[in-house]
Amino acid sequence: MRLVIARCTVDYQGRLTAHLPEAVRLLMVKADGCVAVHADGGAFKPLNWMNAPNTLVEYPDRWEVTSAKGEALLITIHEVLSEQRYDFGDDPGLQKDGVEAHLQELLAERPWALEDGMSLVRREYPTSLGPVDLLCTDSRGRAVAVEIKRRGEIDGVEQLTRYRERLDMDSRLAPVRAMFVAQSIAPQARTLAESRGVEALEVDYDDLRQIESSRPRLFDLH
Amino acid sequence: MRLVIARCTVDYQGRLTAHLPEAVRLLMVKADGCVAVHADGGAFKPLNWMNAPNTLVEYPDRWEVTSAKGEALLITIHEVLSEQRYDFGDDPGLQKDGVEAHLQELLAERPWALEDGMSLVRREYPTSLGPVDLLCTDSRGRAVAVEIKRRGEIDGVEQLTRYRERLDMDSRLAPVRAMFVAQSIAPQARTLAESRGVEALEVDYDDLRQIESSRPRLFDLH
DNA sequence: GACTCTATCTCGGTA
DNA sequence: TACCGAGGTAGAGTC
Repeated sequence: MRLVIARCTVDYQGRLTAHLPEAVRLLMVKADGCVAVHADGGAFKPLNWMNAPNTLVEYPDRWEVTSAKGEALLITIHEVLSEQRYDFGDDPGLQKDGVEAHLQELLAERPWALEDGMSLVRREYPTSLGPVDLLCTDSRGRAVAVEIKRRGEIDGVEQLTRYRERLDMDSRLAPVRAMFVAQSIAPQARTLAESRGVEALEVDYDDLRQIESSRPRLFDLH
Repeated sequence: MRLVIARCTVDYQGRLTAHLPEAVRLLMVKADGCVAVHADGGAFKPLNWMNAPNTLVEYPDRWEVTSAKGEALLITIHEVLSEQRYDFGDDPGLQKDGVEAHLQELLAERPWALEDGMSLVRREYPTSLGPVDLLCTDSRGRAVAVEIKRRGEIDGVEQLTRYRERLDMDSRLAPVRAMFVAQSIAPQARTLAESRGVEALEVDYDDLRQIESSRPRLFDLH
């Protein structure tokens, strides 16, 4: 990690064209070679950056960072105010919990939590417009397309409607039920779901974990 | 700007739950109060962060950053390796060029680039669901709703479909044609467009600039 | 404040 | 590699 504080001017040409007038900024060069130009505000996003892999060529008065894709970042350095290097070593990386994937996993193992008698056909069931999160069958053997979101918004209902449309083209599945499942469902999404004949269901993440899984463990390790 | 290099452990609880095992990282605190935890790699995005406004309380062995929305970032500091503060002063901000707005501008001045005989009614034509990028009329006088993207994906087709639905409610405009225009259009977006009766058109930014504008200049400055 | 939409989106998974 | 979807999306603009 290399941290340089400098009065600089920055120009980027690549996916767009951007210019930064002269000011004091932080130049951050990470071990993987990526370069970021930070102002002292405006949240965590840098003003300008160049991802790895790239080539950084340093001159006394400027840095030229170029990538194979034809992007170029030119940092004109008017004055260096501070410079620092540090070796961090490897980072063990971020562990996340509570995202959509976990919710999908929980429901795939407990389809009866959605409705009595529900059973799983397949996770990520493919259609020509993308995969349905879960394809299930209800107690009467009717196909049910399930779309899972952390937060249920209008986009998700649109997505599920598209999938149902495609699945209904398959005579072995039609007519397909559609079930929109989320930890919380926005009022607008609920309204749209209703008008589309899509069932909307809120589930609680912690409650779900209490419900018996289809793969019970002898020793429930915590 | 405050830059601290420290061996630390990080826990975030809020929109999700995340944990970072002990390692050396950069802690960046900006003048607006936002806090970011950077590893020495992985592009410009921090591993963890907390946006302003928030409250940072420092103890000898840990930082507690909390927000009004109930998010909490706990940074346990095992060892401080370096600390630095610097006052940057104001930043004049970024100037951008070549984003979607420019593509829209180019097409608004050259609607015939979309189709022979096309003419512009209005940019950002309002509907109750948001503005349509361009409303045009074709050579037969039929209304055409145009949605412009840099990259055409499935969401954009949905967006345009919603607008057309609204515009079709206006008897002076109906039936409205829908035209999805982008520098590149994803296969799935094309599939959806087709099934929705939406025309899909790829345009080249540089070619467009070559086409005569409706506001020709006497002196074409470069 | 709520809603909408863009983004050099980033990032991860998958065919 | 390209494509596709999620994101603690963030951030800007509008109403």
